[in-house]
Amino acid sequence: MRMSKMFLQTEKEDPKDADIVSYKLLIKAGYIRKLVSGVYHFLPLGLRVLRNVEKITREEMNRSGAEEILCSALQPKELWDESGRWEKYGAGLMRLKDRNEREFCLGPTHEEIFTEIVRKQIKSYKQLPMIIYQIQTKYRDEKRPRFGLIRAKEFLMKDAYSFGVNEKDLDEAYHVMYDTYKRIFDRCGLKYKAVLADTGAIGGDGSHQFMALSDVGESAILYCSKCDYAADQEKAETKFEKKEEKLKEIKIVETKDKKTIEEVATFLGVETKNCAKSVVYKTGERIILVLVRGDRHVNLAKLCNITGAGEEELLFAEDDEIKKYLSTEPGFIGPVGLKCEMIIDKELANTPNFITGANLRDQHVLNVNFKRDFEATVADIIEVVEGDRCPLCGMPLLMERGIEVGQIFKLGTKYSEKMHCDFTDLDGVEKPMYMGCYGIGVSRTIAAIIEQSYDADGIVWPKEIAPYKYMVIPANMKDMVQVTLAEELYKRLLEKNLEVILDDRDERPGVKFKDTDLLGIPHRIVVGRKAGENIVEFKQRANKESSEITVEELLNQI
RNA sequence: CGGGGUGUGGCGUAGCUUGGCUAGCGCACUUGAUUUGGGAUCAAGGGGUCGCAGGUUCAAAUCCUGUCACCCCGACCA
Repeated sequence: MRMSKMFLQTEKEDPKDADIVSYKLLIKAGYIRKLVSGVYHFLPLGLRVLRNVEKITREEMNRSGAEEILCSALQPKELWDESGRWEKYGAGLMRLKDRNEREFCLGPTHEEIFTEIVRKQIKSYKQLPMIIYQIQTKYRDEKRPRFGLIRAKEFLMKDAYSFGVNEKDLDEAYHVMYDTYKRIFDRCGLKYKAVLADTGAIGGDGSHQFMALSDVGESAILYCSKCDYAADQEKAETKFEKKEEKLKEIKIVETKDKKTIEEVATFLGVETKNCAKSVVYKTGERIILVLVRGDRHVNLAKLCNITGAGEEELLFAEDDEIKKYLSTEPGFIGPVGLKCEMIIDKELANTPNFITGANLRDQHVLNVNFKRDFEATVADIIEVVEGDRCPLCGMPLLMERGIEVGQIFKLGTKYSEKMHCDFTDLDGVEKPMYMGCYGIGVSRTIAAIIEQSYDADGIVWPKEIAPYKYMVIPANMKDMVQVTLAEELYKRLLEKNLEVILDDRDERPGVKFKDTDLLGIPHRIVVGRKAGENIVEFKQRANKESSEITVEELLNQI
C-alpha cells in the first residue's frame, strides 16, 4: 500500500471525548471513528487489525475441530419466548418491529439461534458431539457505553456453541475451548488470566472468564498469592474462621439518630464487623432482607443467583416501601421479629453476638445470634476483597483489574430442555443435548491489546496483530536515488508477500517517523543518505533497536 | 435512571460572566517558493445554519425556556 493513496488521517491532538489510551490512540492513528456513542466505524487500518484478530481466532477455532457458520443478527421474538429471555434479558435487548408489527431483536448473543439450528438438523447421538461458531456483529443496548471499543453497543464477537450427549461431552468441549482460548490470547500477545466466573444472564453452572490484565478493566479479579485460585469478584469466595464465643443475652440499646453502620459502631465503641448490615431489596412484589457483616458489601451477582432475579429486576427498596411492607423504621432495621424473606451471609451467620437495628426508631439490639434469635436462608452473598483468605488454601487473596476478552460457559441442558433440542440416544430414548457456549469479544480484544502495549509515541502492535508489518520510508522525496531504491525495496517486499506500506508522501522525514510510530508498524525501513551505497536503516518499533544494513542483507533477513 | 460537565469549519479551541462592527487562533486542506533524518518556514487562499427549536431585544455564539447529542461520576444505605 502506498501511504499517499491510503484512506487515512492521523491526528496530532487527543480527541476531546476520550480518556483511555486505547481509544485515544485508535482515533488519533485513524483506525476507527465514532458514529454515535458506543458505535464505531472501522477504517482501513482498523479493519485490518480486526481481521487479524479474527484470523487468529478462526484458525485456532478450526484447529480445535469447530466449524464456522454465519447466522442472522435479526432474531424473532418467538425464539426468545421459548427460552424465557425475551422478558428476562431486560432493557439491554435491542428490540424492533417489522412492518407487520412482528417483533424482533438484534442479537446480543445467539444461544437461541444456534439451538434452533441444531435441533432442526441433529437427531441422533451419532451426529454428536459437535461445536459450531460464528464471528458476527452483536448488539447490546448498554446502560452506559464507554471506553471506546471496550464497552460498545455494537461490537464484533466470536461465539461458539457445543452440543453433546452428556456431561462428559460437555466437559471435553469445555476443555478444548479453554485450551483454544489460551492459544488465541497468547497469539494476540495478551497478558491475561483465566478466572472462575459468574454465569450471569447466559446461565449455566460452570464458567471461566479470560481477563486481559489492565488498570482500566471494568472487572476485578481476585487471585491467590500462593495457589492457582483465581476468580472474578462477582464469583470469588473466601474462607472465614468461625468465631467461638459464648452467646450473650439479647439487649436493646438507645442509639439516637445513629443510622449508618459507622455511626452505630462508633457510638457503641465496636468494630463495624461486629454489626450486621441489613439491606432491603425488592424484585417485583417480593421484599427481601439481606444481612451481611457491617464491613462487607452485598455482591449483587450472587444475590441474583440466589433469588433468581435478573440484575435489572433487583432494586433497593425505597424508605416508604420499607415502612409500608415491613412496618419497620428505615435506619434501624434488623432481622429480629421481622416478618419477611431473609437471606443471611454465611460469614455473618457464624458471627456470634452481633448488633442490628431494632426495628424501632433510635434503637439497636446487641448480642443478636442467628438461629437463636431469627431464621433465614444462609448463603454466600458478600463481595470478596483483597486480603481475604483464599477459599482453597487460606492464603491472602490479591486483586487486579481486568478487561474481559472471553468467557466460556457450561450451559448444560438449560436451553436444550426449554427449546426441545433433543437427540435420540443409543438406547432409543430422546434426550436433551448438553450445551456449552464460548465467546470472545473480538473488537474489545483490540482495545485490550493496546492498553497493554503502547508508549509515548503510539501503539506498539504485537507482530500478528499489526495492520502492516513494514514501513518503507524514503527520507527525501526529491532525492531520486532514495526514491528509486525505496520503490525497488517496496516491490521486492511485496513480491515476498509481506504486508508493507511505502510512505511516498512528499513530507519531511519527521512526519513520516511520527506516523509510523503512532500507527505502531513493527518494522521501519528508512532509505536515506546512504541509499547510493545500498544501505538502509532497519528499526524495530517494540525495542527501538536500529541497524544500518545493505538491501541484500535486509532482504535475506526478513 | 440520578448527579455534574460540554456542544463554535475535519480536529483542538478563544469569545459567553458584562449582548454590539466582518466570530478569532492552532492543526489539517489548496496554490507558490524555500526546506528535507523526529510533527519545517514564508506568502496567498478555501471552508462556519456558533447542536436544534422557540423567546427577549434595535441587535443574540453571548440572556431566557425547551429539546437533542456527547463525556465523566454514581447506582451498596439502615
